[in-house]
Amino acid sequence: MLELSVIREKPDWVKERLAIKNFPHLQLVDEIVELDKKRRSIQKELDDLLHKSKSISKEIGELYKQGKREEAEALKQEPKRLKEEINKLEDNFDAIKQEEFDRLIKLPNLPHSCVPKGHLPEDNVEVRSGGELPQLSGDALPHWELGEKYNILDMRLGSKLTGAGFPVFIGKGARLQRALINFFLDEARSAGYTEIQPPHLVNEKSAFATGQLPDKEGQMYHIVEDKFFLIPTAEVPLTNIYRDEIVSEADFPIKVAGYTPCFRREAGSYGKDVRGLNRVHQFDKVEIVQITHPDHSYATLEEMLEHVEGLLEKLELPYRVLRLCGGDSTFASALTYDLETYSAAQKRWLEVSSVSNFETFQSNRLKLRFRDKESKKTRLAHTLNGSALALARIVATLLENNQTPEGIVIPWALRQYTGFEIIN
RNA sequence: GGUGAGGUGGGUGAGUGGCUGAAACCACCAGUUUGCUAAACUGGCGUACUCUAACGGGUACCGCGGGUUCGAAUCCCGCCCUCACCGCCA
Repeated sequence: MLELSVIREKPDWVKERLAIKNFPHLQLVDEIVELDKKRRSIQKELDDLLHKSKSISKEIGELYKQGKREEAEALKQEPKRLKEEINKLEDNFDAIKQEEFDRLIKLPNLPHSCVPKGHLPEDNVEVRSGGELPQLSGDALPHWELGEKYNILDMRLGSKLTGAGFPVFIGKGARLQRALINFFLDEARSAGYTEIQPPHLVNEKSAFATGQLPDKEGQMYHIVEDKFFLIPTAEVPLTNIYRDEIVSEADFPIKVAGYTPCFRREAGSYGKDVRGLNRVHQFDKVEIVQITHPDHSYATLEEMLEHVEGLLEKLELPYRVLRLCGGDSTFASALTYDLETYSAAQKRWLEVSSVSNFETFQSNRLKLRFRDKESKKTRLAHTLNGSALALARIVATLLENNQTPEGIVIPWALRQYTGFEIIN
């Protein structure tokens, strides 16, 4: 959620920035400015009335104490009359506040100044790349066929148990998953993150605070009976740990990491994009989250990006780093880097990580603040997160790129975790 | 799931209708004292919205939401959560 003060002070600039994200409803900004003005004038009026009513009540109390019953009784009429006025004004105030809020939550975050305009994946900027694209022979198999061939991945079984898009990993496939999770968690710990095991279901407040609600409601699985949501990413519980907190500046940077399965409905996806592990309803992911001082968040973003790149290098996977254009970056982020690996049998890039700085967009909803040393006032902290890494697609790339006539070769860094060197 | 007790500021905890945005203590911050540290003493110390050029005001908030009343932390209703015991149970 954007900060009201920014909209109030620089509405034109806000609109300019929103245009880069191709946000079509720029009139919302003007409407908010108007509503805000109205809201504040009503609040002044309301506060004055409340003040009047309150002081009369105090007076009545005084009179009773002095034994002046009749005078007290006589005074009771005035606050009673004021109350009607106050109630009306309050209704009005609440309605306007609600209208303002409804508009405010529709505005996406403002993109950072380096975010390119655009709305197509082609408009994303390749920042750098790493690793060598593997040369596979013509009869190289896509990962879903490899999964079947070596009996390590069964999509059809998942359909039987649950539905399409719920993979089942078997034998060395399952062990590979577990190895990757452990590897990623160990790497995160070495990088200074505290490991957390959060709940996999969250309540509405949490889903709202990180921006999943109301924007992406349709993308989450919903437990209707208890009003819980299955998490689409560990970002939600990990960041919400700090909801309604005023942290100490000395605690920065706060670094937490956690492994969770992620559940996504992926409504509207179809075709070859969703084959095998390319797009599934449940996948495993290790997420890293940092909470920092606003002055340092962009340095932190680079640090997190480097961490994820390091993982891909250790896994010997070819990758590229994209700076997302305005139209392609998410609702809540100010700047996002996507990392993609090249899946050589499919001959396509797969997104395996997304590293974002949300600046104060999430913390404003979270009410996550810190006390500024100099001004002694509370300020919103910056939140960041990144996948480090998302498993399903990593596995897809790994299987495809490392296939040999003898079997699928496990990268060196993973062997101490898998306990085997080859899947055959 | 059942029954009972309870939810007050960073912490402990007082407060059953007005003088309570909230005692006291602890923690914390600033200062005095001190060779240093400690102790002692003095002062300060919630959040949000809002008015003001500023000084300084106003309003709301005692788990959340409603109600009664001139007036609610305090009374009433609903919900949430915590603890204890019982039941069930990986």
